[in-house]
Amino acid sequence: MGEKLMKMKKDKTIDSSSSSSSGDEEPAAVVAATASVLPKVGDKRPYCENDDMKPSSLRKMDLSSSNNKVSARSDTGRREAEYSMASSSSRKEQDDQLESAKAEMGEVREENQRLKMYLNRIMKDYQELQMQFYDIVGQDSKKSRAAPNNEHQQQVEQEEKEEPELVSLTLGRFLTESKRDDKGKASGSSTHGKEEEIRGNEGLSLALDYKFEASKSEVDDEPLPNPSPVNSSQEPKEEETWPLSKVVKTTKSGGDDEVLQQNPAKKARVCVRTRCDTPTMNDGCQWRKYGQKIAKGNPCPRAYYRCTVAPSCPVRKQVQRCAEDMSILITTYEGTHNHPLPMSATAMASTTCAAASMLLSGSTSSAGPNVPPSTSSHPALHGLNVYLSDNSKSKFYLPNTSLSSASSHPTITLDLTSTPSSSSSSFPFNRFSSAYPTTSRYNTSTSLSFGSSESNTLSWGNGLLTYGGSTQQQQQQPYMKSHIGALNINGRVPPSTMENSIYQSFMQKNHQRPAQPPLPDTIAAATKAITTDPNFQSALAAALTSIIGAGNNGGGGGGAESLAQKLKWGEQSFAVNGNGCGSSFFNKSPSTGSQPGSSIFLPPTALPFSTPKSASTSPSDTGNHSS
DNA sequence: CGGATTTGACCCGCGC
DNA sequence: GCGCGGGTCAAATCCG
Repeated sequence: MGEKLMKMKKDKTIDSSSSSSSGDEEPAAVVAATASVLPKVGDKRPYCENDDMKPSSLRKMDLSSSNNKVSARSDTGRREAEYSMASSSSRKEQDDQLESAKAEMGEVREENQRLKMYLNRIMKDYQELQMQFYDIVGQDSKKSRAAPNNEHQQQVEQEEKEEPELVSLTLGRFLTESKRDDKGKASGSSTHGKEEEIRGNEGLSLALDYKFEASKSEVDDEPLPNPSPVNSSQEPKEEETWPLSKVVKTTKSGGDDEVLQQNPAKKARVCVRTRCDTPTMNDGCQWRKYGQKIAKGNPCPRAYYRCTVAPSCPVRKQVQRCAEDMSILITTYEGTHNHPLPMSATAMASTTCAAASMLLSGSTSSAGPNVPPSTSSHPALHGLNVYLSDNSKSKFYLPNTSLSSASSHPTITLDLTSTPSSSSSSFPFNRFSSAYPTTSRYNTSTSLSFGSSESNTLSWGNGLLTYGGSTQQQQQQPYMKSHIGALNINGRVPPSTMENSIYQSFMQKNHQRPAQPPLPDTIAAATKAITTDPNFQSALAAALTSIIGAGNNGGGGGGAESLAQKLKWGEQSFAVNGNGCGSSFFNKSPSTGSQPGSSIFLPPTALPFSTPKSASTSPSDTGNHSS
């Protein structure tokens, strides 16, 4: 099917775009990579699927028939004349059809070319913007460097050079500043200045971490602790962030010891609160339960799971029902997958990864003492209630995060159980959110086929990465709504999706099509966001990340080829890290090109949240209900 | 029968 | 040092 799809895509790249101006009535349309979706799309777009198929089939017929004629003609001239006279009318008709088919194909090709051009321009624009942004950030960081260690400086600079596109880095940097100031005042020494510098790049740490994982895991298959830096130069940072001497002790020594891996530093944890009827949240990963305990203060037992996708994967999660509201499932993730993730697991991985990066970067704290954590502007978490609960130092500890009360782990909580904060209104694409009723958002009883072939759209709504195939689905899972359809790897760009997408903004901005009335507000907002809001880049990063995944999923053939090539540089990090962290998307500069080791597939397939049907994931957690 | 789950024991960190 | 609680281990058990 994939091949078939790729074939189709090649031809369809065009028609999807050509029709993009006429199909606004199909909101969530689907980008996708699946044949099952295509007919649906085609139905609504007369110029697409069905009509598009016509020409080729017609041509086939015509060609065969004309061949016959040729052979007939070669028999005898008389016969030929006879034949010609007898079938002249039908032949003419067929010729006409052939001509029209050819013409149509030509148009399609042109359209294809145009689309490719658009895509190229978009990519160029995006890269330029990133470069500009990075220049600014780079200058800023250089200024802020106080007597740095040469070695360190070199390393940091090198890292910056190598990863000029690191969105999360800049994010963290920006958002960490106030925190850094505090720390700088507290410490004051040059040594701390250095650490400060590192801290300044904390936003980076995640991606750097990934990068290291990428290279490292190629050498050995060691499990690597999550968002916490692997790079030894970054460890002091962690130590400073969470002054736990023992932690550093364990993480520093070579790392060839499994125990060290299993006993990593007080790693950042990402706690996800969702309303979920199922024992565990379906995050796409495979988990093995290795323990269960009654935690103090909660009658519901806490279950401990270990990732079993790879034997050495250090990732663990804890699952527990909320004491106050049993319908709320609290899932706490710890660690980073050191293996390629199943496609279905990337969504949650992206979200948690972004959260972890935010936590590590201290962006939440940077909001200021008067700003509630929920207003965090981290794009990946935008619209979520985010609680930072590092007990040791967090300014924003919120007691309502039940899991974090006794933990010395810095924990960030993504509260997906409440309405996204109004602050999301500032998000350039937040207009999506209004399209989805909040009343049905947690209807988990309706099983969503996020892993199915139909769910190939991903986009940003409320800043949350979402996978979903149809409007209905997205209505049911509004906390993960997005329409990645925008940048459709398949080359099929559902109109409405286009309009709602990030890329749509780009498209509109750069190449307004006459047939597609631009939305000035949207364009303005998008443009403004692109040029002024660094957060946007992270959002874009995550979106693109997911898009790439979609592309990989679909096989990335045909019309998607150019895109796949252009985006290829983002694959490696996913392939190795598997965590699907949006920030890692920018670990590779476009120039690095394809990495031989890339093997992933980061397709938006599954939504993390309860999908009982979904096979892969967490085994039934009977204990959670047995309280 | 093999893999997953259960569950009591054990280890470790932390606070007193 | 002791107790408490969180987290993990591993033998026993369950299940397909």
